Amino acid sequence: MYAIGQVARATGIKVPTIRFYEAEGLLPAPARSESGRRLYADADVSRLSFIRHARSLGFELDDVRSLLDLADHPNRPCQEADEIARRHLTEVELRIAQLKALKRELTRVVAACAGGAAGACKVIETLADHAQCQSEHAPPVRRASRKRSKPPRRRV
Amino acid sequence: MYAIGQVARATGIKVPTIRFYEAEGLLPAPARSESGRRLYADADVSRLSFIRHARSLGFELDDVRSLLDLADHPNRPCQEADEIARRHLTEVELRIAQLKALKRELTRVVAACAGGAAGACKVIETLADHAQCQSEHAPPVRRASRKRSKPPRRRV
DNA sequence: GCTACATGCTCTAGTCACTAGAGGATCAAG
DNA sequence: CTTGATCCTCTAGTGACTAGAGCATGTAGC
Repeated sequence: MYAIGQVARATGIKVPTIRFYEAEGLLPAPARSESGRRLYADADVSRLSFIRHARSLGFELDDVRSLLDLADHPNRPCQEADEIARRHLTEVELRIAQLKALKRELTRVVAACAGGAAGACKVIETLADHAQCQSEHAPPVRRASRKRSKPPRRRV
Repeated sequence: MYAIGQVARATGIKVPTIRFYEAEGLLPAPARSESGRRLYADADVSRLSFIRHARSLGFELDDVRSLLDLADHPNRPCQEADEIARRHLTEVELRIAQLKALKRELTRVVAACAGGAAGACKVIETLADHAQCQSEHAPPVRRASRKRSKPPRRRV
């Protein structure tokens, strides 16, 4: 059995984040020592590694939740996992395309700067006049609002 | 003079967002009608368009603040604007590179799915075992924490 | 046993850039 | 005079954590 700090070092997930995942219901509440400290088993470490890996691939916590659920039920068809991954891939591709458009526009803006006073600055000027843009650029990162209910944080 | 709804339609910025920008100090507090409604001048509309354009190029509000400040002082050297834009461009390029690595890994994961049960699912399996990855992938979007003080919201 | 210091606990609040909604006042058109 | 749109302020919610307060417990060296 490992203390939370050991698990944090083993998985690369910070201590408060591990507690956060527990509160979110991604990780079962672990055993406790007599004094109330969390005690983790190897399965918990594996589960946290899974979460970290999925997060590092950019999956949102709701997706991670679903993927964990599938990993917990090996008999279920893996279609859902496949769909989640494909959908995510599509989003990543879209985001890349948006950022490339953004990069083109920014490159143009930056290249136009001759280094004079702000009054004659092409950067400022371009921002003031959208009509100068060659293309529509990408909106800022905006996450879709989640309507999905998530389990209320347990405060026990 | 325009009502806030007219300005919203003219700029494409939603009404609550305009009020939010005012509270953030990006937009000066406008004149008010006798009944207390906001009344905007053409300069306000231009300023909001500037903000929207900068935001659509992915600049953060603190950057927008600085850029507006420069636009307000045309004598100042435009070096700062140039630096902000270049820094932002670098960040965008980095993000693109990260997302491309992510896309490669996700494509590999998705291609491996043969459509069986979750227990044999390559998607799940890959997530459980980071060692299967060909490369390190991108971390999720994480904004740098801002230490910069921002003017307190005025509640007048 | 004593003293540091690390580590653990819970809880609250902050991040960013908005968005949603409550609960009420005012305006313009018919 | 009514209806519906628009406006006002204020609070709270979003995602995925992070920071910190204030306190309890564990461990290593003396």
